Amino acid sequence: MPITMKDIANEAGVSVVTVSRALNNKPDIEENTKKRIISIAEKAHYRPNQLARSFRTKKTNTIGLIVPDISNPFFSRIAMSIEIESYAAGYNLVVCNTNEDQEIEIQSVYNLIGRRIDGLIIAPVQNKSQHIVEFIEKKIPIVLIDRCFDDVDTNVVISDNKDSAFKAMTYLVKLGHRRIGFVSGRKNLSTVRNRRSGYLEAVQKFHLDENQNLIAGNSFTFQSGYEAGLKLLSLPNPPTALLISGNMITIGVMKAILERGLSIPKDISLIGFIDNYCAPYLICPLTSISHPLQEMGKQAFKLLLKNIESKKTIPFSKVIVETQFNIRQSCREI
Amino acid sequence: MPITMKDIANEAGVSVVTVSRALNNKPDIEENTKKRIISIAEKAHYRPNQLARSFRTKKTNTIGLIVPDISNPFFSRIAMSIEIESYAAGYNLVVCNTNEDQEIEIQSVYNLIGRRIDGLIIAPVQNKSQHIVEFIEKKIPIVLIDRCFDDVDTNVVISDNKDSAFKAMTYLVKLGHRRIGFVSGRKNLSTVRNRRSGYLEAVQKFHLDENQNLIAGNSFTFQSGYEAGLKLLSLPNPPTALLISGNMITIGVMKAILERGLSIPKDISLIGFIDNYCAPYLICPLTSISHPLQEMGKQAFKLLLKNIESKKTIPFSKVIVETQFNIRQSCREI
DNA sequence: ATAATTTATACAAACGATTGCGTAACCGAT
DNA sequence: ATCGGTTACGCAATCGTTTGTATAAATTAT
Repeated sequence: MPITMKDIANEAGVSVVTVSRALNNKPDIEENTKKRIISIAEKAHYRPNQLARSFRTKKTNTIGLIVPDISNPFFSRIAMSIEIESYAAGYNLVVCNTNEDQEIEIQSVYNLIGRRIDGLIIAPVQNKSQHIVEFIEKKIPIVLIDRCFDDVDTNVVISDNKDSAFKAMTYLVKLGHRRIGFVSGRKNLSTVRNRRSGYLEAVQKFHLDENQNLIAGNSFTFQSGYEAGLKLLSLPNPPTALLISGNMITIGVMKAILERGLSIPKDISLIGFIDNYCAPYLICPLTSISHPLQEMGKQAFKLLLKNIESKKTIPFSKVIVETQFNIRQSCREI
Repeated sequence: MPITMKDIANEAGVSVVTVSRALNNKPDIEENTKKRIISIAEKAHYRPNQLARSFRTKKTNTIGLIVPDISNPFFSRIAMSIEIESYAAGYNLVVCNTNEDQEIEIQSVYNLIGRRIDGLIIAPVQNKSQHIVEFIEKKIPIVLIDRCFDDVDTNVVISDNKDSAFKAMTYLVKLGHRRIGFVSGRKNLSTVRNRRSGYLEAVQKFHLDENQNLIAGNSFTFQSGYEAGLKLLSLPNPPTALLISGNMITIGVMKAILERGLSIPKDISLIGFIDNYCAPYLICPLTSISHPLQEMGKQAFKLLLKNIESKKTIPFSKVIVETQFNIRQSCREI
């Protein structure tokens, strides 16, 4: 059995209250007593039972992080940033991986509520939002990251997906491309919807080739990118350029292109929404749209902490971070 | 204030004990009472206070995961695997990022002890081991992953670093290379020591060029790989091939090579210990040694769970997983 | 009909910390 | 010598749940 305050108290010949005072820098205790108790506690490798403490104080100093895929560099770098911030602030991080599965997300949210986390940062799956609403109603601080709901008002840290997609399209149009494909991630995500909307706006504005078949894909997996790539390349009149909405799928598309014996950017130009330290070192260094991931994590945690520490509920914030457009070598003039 | 069992009990006109029985599928309760209570609890969105429960039962259903860098694909994929396994087994995962900082690791371990986690999986920084020993002495289940101590006996899941390095060297030697450089990660890590030892064994056995300057680098960062690459390339008699001991540093070395205007494998051959889904799609598809990361995470968790669930302490296990040697295009015959 | 057994429930203690309140001992001032 | 104030501590309640034991009611056996 672990050592408790009682053990320390017995050893020191004082009450547990005095031990508590000594260990928590509370007033009403003599300096010598305090030193003696601290010394005894250290010698005994006493580790305060945080469960008991949290239970009593109703403060766990733990926050939850729910993401779809912690192995995706996009989320793992956000996670790292959040972990670093939270460590510095004295918080622990419980990480849940949903694998884009709505049921797992719901269970995770309920589970974290049960664990009485002080706050939650979540990149939601975005089929249902009822569990998120319940969270908000319980007045537990929450910050949505990367993905947000149209119909749920709360704190969010997102990026300018629509603008960045539009800018990327403008760049391609300037290079002379008129038939541009869009490789989509899962369609009901706010990020994907916004990128698609930027894509479509450009198609309209620049009077580009408009064709439902130029849009492919509905998931963020490598395999899905590969299949979408094959589909687009097999079109009777294939696109001369692609805008690709995600990390893994970009590499999947590359696989398809290489398998067909085509080369980038000679046969097809590519712009990817990709956050990976390898992007500049790929077969063809990729022109890409990347996110300030560290910044996003930092902002999300700061916002969450502000909400946790505030006594009264504060108005929701919406933080929009700017993506970066990195011109490399995967787009050519035609 | 959250709803408690007491609230449910009042509503149902029973005692909290009966509520507890109903909600935990315990015997000694009438079917109708049970259904009534469950229905009331659901309607009220009752979420059992896990703190109170854990506090009482001394079981948190939480495990700790301490890694140096959660944004490194090597660890993020292990983390994902562990998270998936632990979710399936009803456990939560508290993730701590040490950034290879020994002090942070020590504080994290003490913190997790305080939180009364049921077990710990850790890829240690490996300067000190005293805190790990304290953990083991407290008889809390622990599994070291990827990195192990010579002088601390406990559960480990590691890979065959020495053999795989030796095999890679053999491959290079067969291609005719005699002057092979080794780009090292941090030297006091068991993984790096073992890879280096495989490297040196090959140097001895095949009577290769032996020169202290052929070994460079002492950290896992991109920057460190870049600098080590520059250093090796600047040698009066530079190596014709490199064995690179890590994810980020491999890309760092590539940057150095490209910056010098050299090409792979024409001017220099490369084999990297790299776990990244991009490896096949790099400027030169990399011949690499990769780890069965999912398997490692799975094995680590299974081992941990076995220890957690066992009533008596069980003997320590040592799991050695096999790395994979992926021949691609970054090595040429000379 | 009575005793023995089973069933369904409640009571109360316990887990380990924190916190409001009470108090003995000591202090200096009158 | 008495008083008011301060200092340094302890007492006891409390947080929400689980669990061993007690008990009233219902059922079965004799």
